[in-house]
Amino acid sequence: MTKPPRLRRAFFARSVHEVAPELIGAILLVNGVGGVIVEVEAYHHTDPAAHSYIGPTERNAVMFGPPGFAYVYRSYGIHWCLNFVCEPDGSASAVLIRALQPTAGLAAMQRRRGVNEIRALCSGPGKLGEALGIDRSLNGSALDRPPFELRAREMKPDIATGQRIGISKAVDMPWRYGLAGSHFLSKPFRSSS
DNA sequence: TGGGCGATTCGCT
DNA sequence: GCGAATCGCCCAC
Repeated sequence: MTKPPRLRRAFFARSVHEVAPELIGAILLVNGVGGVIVEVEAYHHTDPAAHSYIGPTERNAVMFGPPGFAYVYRSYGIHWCLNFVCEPDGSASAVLIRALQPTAGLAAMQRRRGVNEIRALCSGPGKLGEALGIDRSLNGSALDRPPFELRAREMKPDIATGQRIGISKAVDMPWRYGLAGSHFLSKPFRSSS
């Protein structure tokens, strides 16, 4: 059986609102551990909720670089969250990876997370970061080579959209995308579309 | 240089 | 449902 093609830089060099829904159903592995992307959120540089909105800083510098790289940041001083930088160089837009359906390296994820229930391994950006061993060392890493392995989806899934979670600005923008009906989301979608 | 706050999670009520 | 944990980032002082 042939693997689907790797997602390369050209895939990410488009509008974050095109890329985000197309990531649903794709495979994300870090050192061989991961699964199917079932939930993401889009953050555009003109969006007050985006880290890049205030302009370039030391933390968000990767967002201002070329597409196809990982932007990793610390959330609430506790969790590591993983983003994919999109759009042309300098657009400072990214997709936050919020949830996976775990399929590879289950034992490693269970050990890192300290829980056994599959649904609890990657059902949120912080959990996903812990399960995949994400940390600052991956900030700025290319997504088309190790330790990352990203594979295109093989079929177009049914996509749900809704409001983003945990933000205080631009809360009404429906830029959360998910696999409709998935049991591995961080939270259910109010309605699928 | 310090205070406030955050793209979260978990445990307790 | 609510609040603590926990700390780096950012901006005002």
